[in-house]
Amino acid sequence: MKGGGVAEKLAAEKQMAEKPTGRARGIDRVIALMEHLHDRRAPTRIADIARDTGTPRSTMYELVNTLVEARWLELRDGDGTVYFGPAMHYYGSDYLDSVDLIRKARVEVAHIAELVGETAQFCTLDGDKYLVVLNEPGRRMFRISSEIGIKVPIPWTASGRLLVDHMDADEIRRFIPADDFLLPDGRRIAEDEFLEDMHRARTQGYVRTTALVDRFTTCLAAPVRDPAGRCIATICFVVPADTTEEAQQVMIDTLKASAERLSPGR
Amino acid sequence: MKGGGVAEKLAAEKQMAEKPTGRARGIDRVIALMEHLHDRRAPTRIADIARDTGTPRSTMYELVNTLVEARWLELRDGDGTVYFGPAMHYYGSDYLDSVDLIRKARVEVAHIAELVGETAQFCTLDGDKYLVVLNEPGRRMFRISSEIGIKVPIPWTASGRLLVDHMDADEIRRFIPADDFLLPDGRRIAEDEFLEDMHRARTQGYVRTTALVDRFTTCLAAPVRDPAGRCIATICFVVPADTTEEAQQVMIDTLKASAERLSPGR
DNA sequence: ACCGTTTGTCCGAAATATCGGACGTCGGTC
DNA sequence: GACCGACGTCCGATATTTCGGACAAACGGT
Repeated sequence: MKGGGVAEKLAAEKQMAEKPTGRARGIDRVIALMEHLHDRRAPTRIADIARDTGTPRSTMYELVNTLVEARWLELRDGDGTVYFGPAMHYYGSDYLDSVDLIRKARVEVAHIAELVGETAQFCTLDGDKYLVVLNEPGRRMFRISSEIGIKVPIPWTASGRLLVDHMDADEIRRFIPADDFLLPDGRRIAEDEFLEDMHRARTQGYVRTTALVDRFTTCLAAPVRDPAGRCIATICFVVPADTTEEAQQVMIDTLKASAERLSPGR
Repeated sequence: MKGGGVAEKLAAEKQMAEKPTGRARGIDRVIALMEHLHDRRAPTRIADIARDTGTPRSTMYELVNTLVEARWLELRDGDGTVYFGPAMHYYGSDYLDSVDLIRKARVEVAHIAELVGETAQFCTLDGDKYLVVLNEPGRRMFRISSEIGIKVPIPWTASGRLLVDHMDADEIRRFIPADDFLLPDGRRIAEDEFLEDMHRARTQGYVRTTALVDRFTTCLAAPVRDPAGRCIATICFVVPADTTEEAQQVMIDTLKASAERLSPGR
């Protein structure tokens, strides 16, 4: 995977920008380490992490030992790789339970995923990127690995069209980086097409996209709105593109009902 | 809450044991901070965390700022309290997805919780304590807060009777601290009673306990076994004690089927 | 069996992160 | 309006942690 190269470059830049000297605090090293594991999304050898984050090898070994002891990390497979440990799960669960909307969304997402049997998600914005917060795989396990916490350009997603629907054309142009309209396969999404999607979505109360980031996938999304009517999150299904129109209509109704229940102050 | 006093004492002891001097690495301070938040399980003021973990105030402010920037922590309520941030959720999800058994268990737990409408859990041992790894609240939201990652004495739980069922009486006496047979309300569980529960559980393939840690709660649990037949985890329901015997039988069958599907190598 | 590569540990030096304490603010109380 | 306690920031000194490099062991390809 060539992603490592990008991460490496970024880490090097960051290091340059923040600290002219190579020396850094342990805690900053640890943060870089965890972010790197999250980007790679796979057990990784300690020496590789050290290289890719620009951390001295001896320092990385020292830190990893400390973190393994605290169960923040786990040694995997006996082949010298490390990955996240159970403590992260405990702390993450505490976070989920502490945020009212997310706690409610968990119930909804689990419910509709089970009901319909397809993968359901709960998504928000993080800065100018789209983010999956909750992911409940459907029965068919259509997409295997979760993409929780991975930032994605807004135009690549159905939900993105809802999450910015309080902005006018100008605001959106300023808000979304121009490059984000470029799909992974090289196609470019026309801005007025995006705006049109957005307006239709607002009147219809849901949005559907097909073959956007993935040729065989359709996304259906409904908006969770705050009392002022602003879309603060979405709940959505990720389904095969050849799903019947009838089935999709059922899903849309399901999503609308769930989104309504999640919208605060109603 | 008097829990703070205990935590404080423990932190002080740990500090004494490890470092005669008050000085410590940032990473160790951070670990103590996160563990403290997990124990308290509530947004906490920075000064309180500093006091309870034995960390100098100025150091704690410095660290919290760093962690907030990394989204490991979040400032809450505008009243100067901090709690876990979204990054913990992302890393925790990566952990769940990386462990085969847990990934499968998530599907099962979600499925049976939805099917039956009651709270379902997936549990293991951590050292000589019982631990809830997954918790899916049922429709009635019987118990509100999750107890994920909280260690509980083995004898207090239904699952505990399964998780040690490969040991003989002597091994168990050595393994489980004597104090752990003392329930929160002061009653003591007789050892032979515990052993009897355990044997009955093994022949029946499930275990039921009522009013153990909580007067109005019944727990139903079934064992997940490795190819050697050893119980490596349990899947269970937490239900009101007045649930009809008929309904409980349905749940037991559900649990057994799920546990069987989760047992590796079949 | 040989040799180049990688892994994990250890050590001393010195750059620096932690610490203690002082300081200004803010809010509530008498 | 004066007092008190808590909050958050800032600063200089020094105890400590990071870092680089050396080393032995394990690995793996030829």
